[in-house]
Amino acid sequence: MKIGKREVERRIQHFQDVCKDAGVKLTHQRLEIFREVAQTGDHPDAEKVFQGVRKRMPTVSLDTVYRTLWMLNDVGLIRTIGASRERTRFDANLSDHHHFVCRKCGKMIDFAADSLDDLHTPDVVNTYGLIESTHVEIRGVCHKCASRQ
Amino acid sequence: MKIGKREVERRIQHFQDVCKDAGVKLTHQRLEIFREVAQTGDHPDAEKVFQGVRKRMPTVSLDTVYRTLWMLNDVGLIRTIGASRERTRFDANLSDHHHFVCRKCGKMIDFAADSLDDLHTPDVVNTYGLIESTHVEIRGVCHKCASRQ
DNA sequence: ATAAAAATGAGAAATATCAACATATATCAT
DNA sequence: ATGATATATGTTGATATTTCTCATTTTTAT
Repeated sequence: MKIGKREVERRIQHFQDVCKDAGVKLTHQRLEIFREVAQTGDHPDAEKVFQGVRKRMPTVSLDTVYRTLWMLNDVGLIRTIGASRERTRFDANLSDHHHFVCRKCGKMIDFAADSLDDLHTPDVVNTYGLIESTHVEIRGVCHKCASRQ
Repeated sequence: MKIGKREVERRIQHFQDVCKDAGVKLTHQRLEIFREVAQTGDHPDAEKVFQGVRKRMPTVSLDTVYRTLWMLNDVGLIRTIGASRERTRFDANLSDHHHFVCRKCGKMIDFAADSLDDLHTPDVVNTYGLIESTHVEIRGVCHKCASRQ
């Protein structure tokens, strides 16, 4: 999936505004790294982003890609998929429960909610595979991180 | 959060049944590793599980912990939180969309679904932090992995 | 244009995860 | 219970991923 040119421009404009507000400097590297993520419909990992940016900016370093991606995550311009800044974690509780995840520190809190337990899954998902479980992930910033601003 | 003794026993019984069905051998190590995950309400990583099991079984190896956790995941006794068997991935699409994730290969498919876009979030979650987004993660086994049985 | 603050690149280091193989153990048929 | 067989374990080493340090460069505000 590729994102339309118009939409990419819109995202980049937004990116520039947010950088200014957050007081982070607008460098070539950051712009190109953000562009790379913004124009992809996929969910690239750092290495993939690095490869893409490198074509247009051969001197960029992998470390800058990492730093920039986490910075973009911190200011809320992109988000991570899955465990944030942590290693793989395991859970033996297979019954219905849901998660609140802090975007800053990765802290995860379980909660139960009957209203979220029996969601209607769209038919199209059945064409992807056999469904085993459904759960809701709520993302945001935990109080501790919010107050440490 | 600690899990009740009764519930842990129930999970272990289930573990033994599933191992038998799946034709995997029931070893001390596996039992202790499963017990460790089953009695924790947290979402431990492999290292954490290793530390816990080690207290009761000092000779266990970290690698066995890894192998066992993935085995337990493969037979569906536990699940991973977040990206399965992959590196951190990033997404610039902050608008509403949801994910189907294959438990075996980690493949992730985006889908849109109006019916899932405006879920009612329980009040308790507001006490955890500031909510920014909500999305649904549907887990299962993709067709490719299912047919490769 | 200049100074101050922040970002970058390069390479090294730390961390996490996985693989190979020789040895040990569980399971199953007897 | 016993022994054969397939599978699991521990050890060690390799690989992959992510972060750190610091000298240099770039951006931003003046």
